[in-house]
This record gives sequence, C-alpha cells and structure tokens, in this order.
Amino acid sequence: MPELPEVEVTRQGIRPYLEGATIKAVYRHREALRWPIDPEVTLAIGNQVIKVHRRAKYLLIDVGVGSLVLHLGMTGHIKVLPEGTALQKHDHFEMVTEAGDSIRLNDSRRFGAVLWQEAGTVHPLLARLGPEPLSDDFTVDGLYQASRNKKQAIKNFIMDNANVVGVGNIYANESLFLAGIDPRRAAGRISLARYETLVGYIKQVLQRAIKQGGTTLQDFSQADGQPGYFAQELLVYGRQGQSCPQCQTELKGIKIGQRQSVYCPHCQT
DNA sequence: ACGTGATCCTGGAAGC
DNA sequence: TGCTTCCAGGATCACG
Repeated sequence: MPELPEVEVTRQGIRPYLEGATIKAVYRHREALRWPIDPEVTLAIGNQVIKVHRRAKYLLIDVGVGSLVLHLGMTGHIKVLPEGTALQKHDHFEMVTEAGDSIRLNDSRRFGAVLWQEAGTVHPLLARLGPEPLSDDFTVDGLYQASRNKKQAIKNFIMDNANVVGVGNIYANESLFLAGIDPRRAAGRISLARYETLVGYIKQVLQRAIKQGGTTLQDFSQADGQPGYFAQELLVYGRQGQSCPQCQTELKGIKIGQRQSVYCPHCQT
C-alpha cells in the first residue's frame, strides 16, 4: 500500500508523539508478520525516543541503544490512540509512551515487518539500498550508469531498490508517463537526456505526493486518520481505458513484472 | 550476473 | 443473496 510518500507522511504524523517520549511498554500482539517480530524490540522499553527517521520505505525509531525498524508492507498503517483503547482487528504491534499514547501497527495482509537494529549497526535489509530519491545522492549520472547493458524494462528498473528506493507501482507509472517513456523499454536503451527528464519527474511526483498527504486508495490514511489527497492528481494509475490527459488516446493497461502498468501508447515511446 | 516468477496474507470488488 | 475468482500500494528468494 504505502510507497515512499505515504511512509514519509506517516513519519511526520507520528513524530510529535514519539520524539522525546519515553517508551513504557511494547506489545507483540501477533508475531507472524513478513518475518516474526524481533523479540529484541523490547529493548526499547525505558528509553527515550531520540528521533524518527525514514530510510526508503522503512521507519526507524531511534531509542539510543538501537532502533525499531518498521515496514508497512502493502496494507500497513500506523495509528496513534489513547493508551488502553480496545485493540482492533489486525493491530499486530503496539508501543505505549509514558505520556499515555499508544502507537499501533495495523496490517491486514501482514506483509509488514517490525525489526530491531542495534546502535552502530545497519540491519541487513537496509544495507544494500540504493539512493534516496529526494536526496542529492540520487543523480542522473548514477542512474544512467547503473542502467547500461540492462535489458530489464525501465519500469522494473526504477522499482528496484538497488537503483533508487521508494518508487513503487503508482509513482513508477506516473513518472514514466510524465517523462514520456514507454514503461516496457529496456533500461539500457534509454538516453542520458531522457534519464535527466525521468529523474526530475520522479523527484517532482514524490514531492508533490508528500505535500498532498500521500495517495489514498484502499487502506492508507495518515496517523491522525485523515486521508491523503494525491489520488485526485493521478494521471494514469488506475485509469486504463480512459483517455490520455495530454492527447486523448486511450490509456492502455498491461502487466510488467506481474504489476499493473498503465501508459499512453502515443505519448510514451 | 541477471532477470523473471512464485510467494507470503487478507479483504474488497467484480462476476456468475 | 451468496459463492467464487480476481486483484491489490512490497520485496525477498528460488530458479533458469
């Protein structure tokens, strides 16, 4: 469900309740997520949260001795409720602060994860991630160089975390449309000039989505329960069969790498 | 080394 | 109305 903008919006939503707060209790209501919830997360108890970071689609809650590492998977979202509020279906993990706030991970499909990263180490899952798309580390040259000799479809290429993190299915479709690139085109057969355009749109689309509070489709909502508003700005995602916003040609829906892809046969080459 | 496909799980929507 | 099938925002891992 959540791509980078949704995770970032979640981070901003939970920060005020966590930073500076002391963790009073941690509950693993249902351990069987993508991986079992790491028992070491209880090491957070009694510590003060220093900062809430985001790396790719992971949330890192730094408590000094280590960090809780949360991933929302496809359907995960975080809620902040008063301590003692009745558990709802799929509330798998919970943290309670001394101030009486309960921070809960709710994830129906259980593709999410709750892990522990010891201070001074990098969790193996985070060790091989590519550059953050909104940072200066994400460069046209870097992406272009990585793409050489790659036969992989460009859409799969930008969704691969080794090349750039945080670009999921929705925003991959959107940025390729804006850049005028056919999502099936081999990554290695795209010019430097076109990568320049693409990188610019990836940054722009992600930034705009964060400003709008993310894209609400089925499960996503901000930590305070408010919906995101980026859905109304989507140009192609979910619009197969409708007309292209630029040229009125009918948008086509196909599968690339088992994921639904939508593009304009006229504008994207 | 690279690239593709199966796979984890639940629930909503669409189809019959 | 109710049962069945398909589809979904992710990403690792097994395999050719």
